[in-house]
Amino acid sequence: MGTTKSIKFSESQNRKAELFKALGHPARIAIIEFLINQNSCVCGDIVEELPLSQSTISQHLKELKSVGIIKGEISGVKTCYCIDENVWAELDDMMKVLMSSYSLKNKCC
Amino acid sequence: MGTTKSIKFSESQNRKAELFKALGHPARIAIIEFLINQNSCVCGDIVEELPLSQSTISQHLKELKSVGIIKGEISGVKTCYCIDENVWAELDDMMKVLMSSYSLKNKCC
DNA sequence: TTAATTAATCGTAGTTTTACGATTAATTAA
DNA sequence: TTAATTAATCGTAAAACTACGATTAATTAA
Repeated sequence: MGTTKSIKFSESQNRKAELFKALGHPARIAIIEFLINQNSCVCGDIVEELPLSQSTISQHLKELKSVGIIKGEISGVKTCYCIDENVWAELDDMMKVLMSSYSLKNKCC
Repeated sequence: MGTTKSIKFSESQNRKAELFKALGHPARIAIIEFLINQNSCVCGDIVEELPLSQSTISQHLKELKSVGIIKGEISGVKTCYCIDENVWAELDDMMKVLMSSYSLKNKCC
């Protein structure tokens, strides 16, 4: 009600949300798991594997790339996608901090 | 085209995506951080703290609750929200498994 | 009882997401 | 050069998300 709120969303909160959001779709989880578990990082192989069209998968790849979780490298007529180790480490750290900041003493119901 | 794809999104992939998606908004990150860092779990205090209307925050709380991350308990005229320790543990475990399944040997670009 | 407080829900407008087929651009092969 | 392959982009329809004010329901206080 017209009262000035004491916080705005911080950069850190926005970054966390952005990373989580990028992971918030089963197709993108499937892409990440594919990149981790398969030997391939070729775009066409991902398209082959997932039950979605090429253009849709391309869109999902773009979204993962835009937040930095994966990076792509054109190699001839094909494109290779890999997890970005630095952003992966950022995500790992972010989760560790978030997870460990909760303790059962916060529990009130 | 018309080829049967070899995987569908698994339950596990859908659950991961659902949890990440719920965390994929700065307001919901702010809510979680509030519940962790403040002594309060009262709905009204969250509304007081965030730069969004009461109805919008109620919507965000509902979304976090629907995937199980938080739980609510009505106490008189107020409602108390807390992180659900079991789902928090599920999330923690999920992240540990996902994070550790990646190693630099996956790196190809 | 009546009034006040709290939070959920309703209705809705505007935006974003997701999906697809079609097209385009770039590279490689014939 | 021409044809084939690969993946990005365009255009678009349908669905989901986000935000808000208004209303409702439930409880507590007067």
